[in-house]
Amino acid sequence: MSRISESTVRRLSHYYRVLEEVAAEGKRMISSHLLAEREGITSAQVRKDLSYFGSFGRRGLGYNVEHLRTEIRGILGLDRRWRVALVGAGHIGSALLAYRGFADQGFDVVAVYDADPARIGTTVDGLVVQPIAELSSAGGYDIGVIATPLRAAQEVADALVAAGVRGILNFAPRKLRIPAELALRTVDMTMEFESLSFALSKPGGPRRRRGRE
Amino acid sequence: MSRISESTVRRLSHYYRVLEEVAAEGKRMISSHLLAEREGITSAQVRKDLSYFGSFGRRGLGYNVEHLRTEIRGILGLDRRWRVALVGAGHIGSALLAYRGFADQGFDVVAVYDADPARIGTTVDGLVVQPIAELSSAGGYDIGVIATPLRAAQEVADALVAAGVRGILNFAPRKLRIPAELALRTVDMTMEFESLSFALSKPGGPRRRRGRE
DNA sequence: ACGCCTTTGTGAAAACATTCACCAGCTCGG
DNA sequence: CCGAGCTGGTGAATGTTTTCACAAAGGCGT
Repeated sequence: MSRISESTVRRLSHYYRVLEEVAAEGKRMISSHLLAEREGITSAQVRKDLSYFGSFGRRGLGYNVEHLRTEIRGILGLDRRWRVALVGAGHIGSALLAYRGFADQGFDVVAVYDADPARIGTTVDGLVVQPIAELSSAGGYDIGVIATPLRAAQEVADALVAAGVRGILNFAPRKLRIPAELALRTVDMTMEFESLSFALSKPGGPRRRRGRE
Repeated sequence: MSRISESTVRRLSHYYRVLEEVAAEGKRMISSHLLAEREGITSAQVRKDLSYFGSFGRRGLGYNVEHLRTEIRGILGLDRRWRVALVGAGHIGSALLAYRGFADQGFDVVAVYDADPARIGTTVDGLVVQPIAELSSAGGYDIGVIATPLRAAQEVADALVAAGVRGILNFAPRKLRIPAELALRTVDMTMEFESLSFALSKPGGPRRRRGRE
């Protein structure tokens, strides 16, 4: 197994979601063609993506929904639970906490930190907000989520690294500097808006393209 | 000018952000190398991205910060204002409204809709929440933002299309079907978590790759 | 004016990702 | 058992994006 592209991983997430739907509909098998149709991609892409990890289908039949779901769950690492520390109990942080979908996928937010003295000690969604200085490796966190204002982001990232997280999900619109052995994903909503703005500004209007969408 | 890739547009957003910082620091000129350094990409990438739109630099000197900023603003369509309709006044919707950064870039949320009768008529960040049935082309919206629960997303998308928006920003983790002449961007936080999970599960730990990050 | 240093813009090459096209394996009906 | 009809896996071809590498252009000191 050489190197898996980020695009492939993102599509696996999508397949996983589709498989949940399909399972709920009571289907036992699904073909790469049907799986692709729901995503607006080609069936060859689906088969190629899956082939990086093994042979999960049966020729003439397609993929067993339950089996493929289990396989993808394993590939994505969703067959275990992840301890998540959330930093920033503002609007975005609260929204994340309130969304139960993450816990369903194995992501347990087990601690919340904030810099604002007014928020420390308050309870958000069952968790007591702690000062950022309390952040330490004692928490045993796998993943840190940065939902702070822009100016605090790098500092918080450093603190999370020091606390031993292995991955960071960053909602601040800034490039963070962290050691290469950590994983970093950034969700930049401003960028999404600007990407839309660009698409709408172009003469002739938007045309669907092949990138992530 | 052939076709601009989504990656290039996303990087332009980044450059724009960096230019703001650099301008605030009082610098007049910046080289592609310096611009690249802050993003963790190569200087050739920066020059190539910009070259799709023109020649904005001066050999031996680099780019004039103010000038390049103005150019990128024009390219991204940030030199005008966009009327945005927000659907869903829950956690994510409120978080978006509270974040003033969007208005700064020209995105004005001018109306809020929700399906929940309990929320209709309440005021969120100065806007009165209206029932989704009121959504119509009379609003003159350019962009619609979907911040509803998953199950309502497609229905809301249809309503936004009917109301004449030209672009949709979707926060629901589902593929939406909309006419090809509209632009669609999806922010799927579950996918970001899963992508992290995958990276952390791989034997040998994560290694920085060339994709988006 | 000249040489030296810096930096852009850009073809060409390399790396990477997607699609094509076809073989192989499976079911089903007869 | 055989043929028809699907469907997965995969090497090869195609398409796209990134990186390389270098000519051209500008500033500066002398």
